[in-house]
Amino acid sequence: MRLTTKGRFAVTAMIDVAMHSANGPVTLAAVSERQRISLSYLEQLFGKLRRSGIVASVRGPGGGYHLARAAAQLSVAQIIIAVDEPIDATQCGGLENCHDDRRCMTHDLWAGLNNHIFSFLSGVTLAQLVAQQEQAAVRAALHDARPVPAGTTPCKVPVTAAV
Amino acid sequence: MRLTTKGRFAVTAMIDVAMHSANGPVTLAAVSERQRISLSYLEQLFGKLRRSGIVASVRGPGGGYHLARAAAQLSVAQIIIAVDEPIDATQCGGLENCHDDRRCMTHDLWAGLNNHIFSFLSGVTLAQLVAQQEQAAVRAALHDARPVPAGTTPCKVPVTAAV
DNA sequence: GTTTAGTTGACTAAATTGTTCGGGTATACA
DNA sequence: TGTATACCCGAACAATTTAGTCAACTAAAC
Repeated sequence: MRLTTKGRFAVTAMIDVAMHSANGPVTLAAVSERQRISLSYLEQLFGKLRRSGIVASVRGPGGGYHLARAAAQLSVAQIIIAVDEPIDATQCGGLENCHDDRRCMTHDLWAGLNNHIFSFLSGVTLAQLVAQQEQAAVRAALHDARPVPAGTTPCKVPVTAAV
Repeated sequence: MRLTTKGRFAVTAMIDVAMHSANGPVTLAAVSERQRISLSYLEQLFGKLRRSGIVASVRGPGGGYHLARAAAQLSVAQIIIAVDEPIDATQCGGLENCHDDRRCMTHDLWAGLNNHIFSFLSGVTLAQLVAQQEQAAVRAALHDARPVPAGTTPCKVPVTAAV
C-alpha cells in the first residue's frame, strides 16, 4: 500500500464522478476542468480503474465513465491499489537468499502495517467521502451567505503541520 | 502523510537501533550491514531523524546513534514525517485563486484522510514493533529447531496480493 | 458522415529514490 | 600527539516515478 499523490488524484476524480453521475456518464473532460487534473493523466488513471472493474465506460457522444458498483461498495483502498503499482517486495521477493532472519524483518513488519492501513482504507467508502463532501458544500454555501470574518480566507485548510 | 519505501527504510533502521542499543550507541555501519541499506542513505535519513529530535548521536570511537526518547514514546508517524518531505499543498497552497469551491475539495478530503492515517500511525509505537519483531525471532528459533515441512520456505511472507 | 468521447501508445520534463564519492569534524585511546 | 573511529555534509549520479503532452485510433449517437 503506497500512498502518493497519484492515488489522491484517483480518489478525487472518483468522488467527482460519483457526485456528477446522476444524469448519465461523466466525461473526463468535465472532471479535468472541475478538478484541474490534466485530461491525459485522467485517461491513464481511468484506464487502470476500468481494467480493475471500478468504473465502466460508455463510448460515443453522451458517453463517459460511471461507477461499476454502488459508491457504498467502493473503498478508497480499491481505488488506490488500482492506480498505484504494487510496491515490489524489493529484496527477498521469493527469489533467493532469505535465510538471514534479519532481512525478513522488513517484510514481516510492513506486511503487518500494510494490512492495518489497507483494512483501514478498505473501511472508507466512496459514498462516505461523497457525503462528507456534500456537507462541506452546504457549509460553504452557508458561509458565503454571511459576511466572511476578517482574517479568514475561504480555503484555509488546516494543513496540520504538513502531515 | 506520504507512505513510501523511504519511510519504511527509516522505520526499519529505527527498529534495528532500538533492538541493539542495549550496550551503547549503535553505529550506522552495523545497521547498514544488518539491514542491507546503503550507509550514505542511512546517514541522510538519520541526519533528519536527529534534527527532528528522534535520535541522538555520539561522535568518536564507540559512538553511534541511540533513541532520544523511550521506544514506547516514539511513533511510526513521527519517524515517517521526519524523513519524508512534507507533501506540498500542490494547487492552492495559500497562494491565490482558491475561490472556486471545487478546488478545495481535494484539500478538505485529504486533510481528513491524512488525519485518519496519521492518528493511526501515531498509535503504533516503536516499542510495539520491537516486541512484535522479537516474538518473530523466537518463533523463527523454534521453527529452526524442528524439521521444516516440505513445500514451505523459511521466509514465506504472506504478501497479501501486493497491498 | 460527422462529431463525440473513450482507447492506446509513445514521448517528455520534473521530481524522487537510492547510491557512490570525497571530503570534513569530534572524540576515545595509545 | 597521533590515529582510528564514527558522525557530519554536500555534490553528483542512474533509475524510477510522476504528471503531462501529442497523435492516432475505435465505437457510437445523431
